[in-house]
Amino acid sequence: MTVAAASAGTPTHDAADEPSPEVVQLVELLFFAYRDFTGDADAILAEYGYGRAHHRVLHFITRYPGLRVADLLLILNITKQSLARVLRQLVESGLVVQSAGDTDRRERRLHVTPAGRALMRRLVGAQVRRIRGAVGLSGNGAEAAVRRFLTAMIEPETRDMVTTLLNLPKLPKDLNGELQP
Amino acid sequence: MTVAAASAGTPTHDAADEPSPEVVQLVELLFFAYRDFTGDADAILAEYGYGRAHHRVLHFITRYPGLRVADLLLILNITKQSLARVLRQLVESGLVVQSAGDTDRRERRLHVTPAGRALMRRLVGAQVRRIRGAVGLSGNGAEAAVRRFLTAMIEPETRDMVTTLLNLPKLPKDLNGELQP
DNA sequence: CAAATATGTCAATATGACTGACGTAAATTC
DNA sequence: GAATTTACGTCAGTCATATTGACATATTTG
Repeated sequence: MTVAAASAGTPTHDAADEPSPEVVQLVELLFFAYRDFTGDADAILAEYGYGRAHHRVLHFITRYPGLRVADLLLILNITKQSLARVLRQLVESGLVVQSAGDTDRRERRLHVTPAGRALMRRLVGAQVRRIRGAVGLSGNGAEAAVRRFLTAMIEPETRDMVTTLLNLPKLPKDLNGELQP
Repeated sequence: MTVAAASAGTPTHDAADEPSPEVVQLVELLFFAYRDFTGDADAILAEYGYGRAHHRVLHFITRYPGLRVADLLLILNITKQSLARVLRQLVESGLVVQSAGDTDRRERRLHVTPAGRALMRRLVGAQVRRIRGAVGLSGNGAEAAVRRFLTAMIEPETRDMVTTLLNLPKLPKDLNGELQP
């Protein structure tokens, strides 16, 4: 039904890739929804002189206390040089503390401070408000459908890592070994 | 942690903003899903030496031929200086052409060239593949639910603009208040 | 004609990402 | 115990995308 509506003028190659209006709508909705979703946090972060990168780092350290630098690099998919500046700022402003690992003292286990938790509360508060409102507007069963959709949008190669990450309170072993004593 | 405090039954401040594990999962799924979604296009764009900004501009000019610069600024929510560089590159590479408006010759109506359409076909092809795959994995009725959710995630003030633009059904106004602070 | 509008442009700056190379401390292996 | 690997940091340079502010130009409108 949807593919049949493919445009009149352009030469078709692979019909499976031909855009239907419905799917193009989803592309655009994703753009606008994500733009406004991140906008919530951006506005708060701007008060502190932080950016989106600080938010991501703070988020995952809050969510997985004792995280190591290498874990963050894997999760965020960035280079250590990119992470370094952001992490240093967070440590210098007292939002994050580092401590040597128990068994391996080369590791820097990362933890948020009460000040970091306070900022995270504001940030997650805004995000939660928007998401809960949207779920409320989406009708019955929408939350489960959205969860499945977003999960399926993740690159298959990393999907298992992510789903494991989100289901467990701590990072899984196959990421980098045990996290917590 | 705040989650523990909330599930313990004693809301510390505003219970409506207290993060539940389910909603935090959605926050993280949005991050990973959007990252991989844009990754598809980023890889193609890199071949041409373009970035995500070029994609967005090309996308909306393709979708709405004859778009003006001012329209793009409203849609993308960026400054004209930011747009200028990207747009100039697209025009210089022959992906986009400008022409004076019919009634108002100050306007520059924007159109994609066949070369621009060719690039867009590749970009949208990758996006459509991922979205169709995800919709297929999400079960019956998921697409409609996702569409409503993403629409509801958009800032209420601009939601009508977007739904009009995308030719989508508008959400009921009386429920919009749930998104307000 | 004056004012408002649509757009462009010059200049300076910030953020967040990259590559490549090198350093250091601690753990592991030979 | 020396050599290697690992975890992490840092210096230096680059790039893409965004910002603000000021000014220019053409065109429409009052």
